[in-house]
Amino acid sequence: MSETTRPMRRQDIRRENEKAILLAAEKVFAEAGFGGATMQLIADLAGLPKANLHYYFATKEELYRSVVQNIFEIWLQAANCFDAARGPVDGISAYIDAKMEISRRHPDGSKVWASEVMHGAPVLQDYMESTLREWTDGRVGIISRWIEEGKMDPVDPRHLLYMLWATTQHYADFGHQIETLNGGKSLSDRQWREAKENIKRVILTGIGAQPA
Amino acid sequence: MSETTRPMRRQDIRRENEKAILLAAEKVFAEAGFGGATMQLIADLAGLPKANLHYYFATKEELYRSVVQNIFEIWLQAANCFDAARGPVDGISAYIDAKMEISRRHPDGSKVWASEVMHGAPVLQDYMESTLREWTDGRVGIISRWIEEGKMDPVDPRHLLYMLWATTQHYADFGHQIETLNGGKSLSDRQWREAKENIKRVILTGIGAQPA
DNA sequence: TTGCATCCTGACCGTATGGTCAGCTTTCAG
DNA sequence: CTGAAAGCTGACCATACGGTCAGGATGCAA
Repeated sequence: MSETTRPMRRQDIRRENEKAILLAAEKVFAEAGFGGATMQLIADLAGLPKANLHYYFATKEELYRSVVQNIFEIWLQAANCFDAARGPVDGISAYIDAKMEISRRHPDGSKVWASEVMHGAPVLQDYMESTLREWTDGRVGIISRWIEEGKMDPVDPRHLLYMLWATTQHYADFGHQIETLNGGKSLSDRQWREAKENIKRVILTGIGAQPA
Repeated sequence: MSETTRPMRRQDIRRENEKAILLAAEKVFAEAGFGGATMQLIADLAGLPKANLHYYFATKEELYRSVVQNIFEIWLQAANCFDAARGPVDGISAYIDAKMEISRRHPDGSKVWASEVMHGAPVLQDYMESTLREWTDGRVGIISRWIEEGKMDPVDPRHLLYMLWATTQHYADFGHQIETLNGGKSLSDRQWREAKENIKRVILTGIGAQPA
């Protein structure tokens, strides 16, 4: 089976194990929350003995912190879509696409992030007060300029951002509810596309930035 | 201090203690999640010895279930706003107002609900498959009729509902993030009003149901 | 007043969990 | 080839947690 040659250099071992642990941890933290997650469960899912987890991540908190920071990185990457854009139609469309893709591809990460924020961001508080705040202020500036330039209606930029975050993140965090209401089946490719289109259309129309 | 006459009839005792416990539990479950919450913490917050909690609620699961069901009741009540409405402007406006009021007045409840759904709705699964599904199907019907009658653009009713849930719930679940971005202060009356107005305006405009 | 049901609680218990550690195996530079 | 560093792990520990229970206090109907 997987008993092919396994020389494996030290570096590779470290990288692969950390990756496996982080992936397992993300899933378990997402499903059970920080308090409900156990190192044993994560270890089992990662296919490693529990003691080995503590070799790579000294404490549960440290492991959790790594998971959360990973998500934050992904989150920030998607945020760049805004910058390259010439106007609200391009920028917001791209941002919605990117965030919906995250909701679809990294639902566990999204849930961990949501959980972290809901519990008062014990780990990410400093990031939120620095990186997130700066990013937000920057985008508020961009949106304000679009408004000044008459490219969209005068909508409060912050509430618009919250709306974008909320609507896109919802498909990950409340994915179970959506699935249940979808007859117990996860959304198809087509349904995901429709979701994106609907969100884009309603919001872009709603802020007076006609898509066509 | 509170050592005024305390005859307290049995009925009252029971009612008041259950109320205090449920309130404390809601807060602790919201802040720490099910797994992170401890009966001791809830007991302390409710001002009762831990053993007394188990007199009223046999297990942690039972207490949690009660909390979650309470939220669901409130949630369903707000849902009625839809029925009395003549068209999308009235209906959706009222619904947004109601749900934003819940986010503001019961943030803990909202968080517990979100947490429950995020973790796969272990307690509420049956409710979601019956009550919630029925409610949703009903509202989908109403919205579809509005579309047929030309009162709004042809937007997928389900995705519209998700959008309403997402945007309003966001102000509770991600309240901490919003506060942080608001300079660490909770939203003022005015800001809450602006939030509501923004959401209503964008969505109602976005679906082609002009507010004026 | 009496008897009983309800209410209350300190002390206790079994278990699960995060974390430790001594000692093993494997990689790899020199 | 060799030794040291990195990687690995079964067995173990202390603690915290959910839950129990015997027995005391209190409201209340008769």
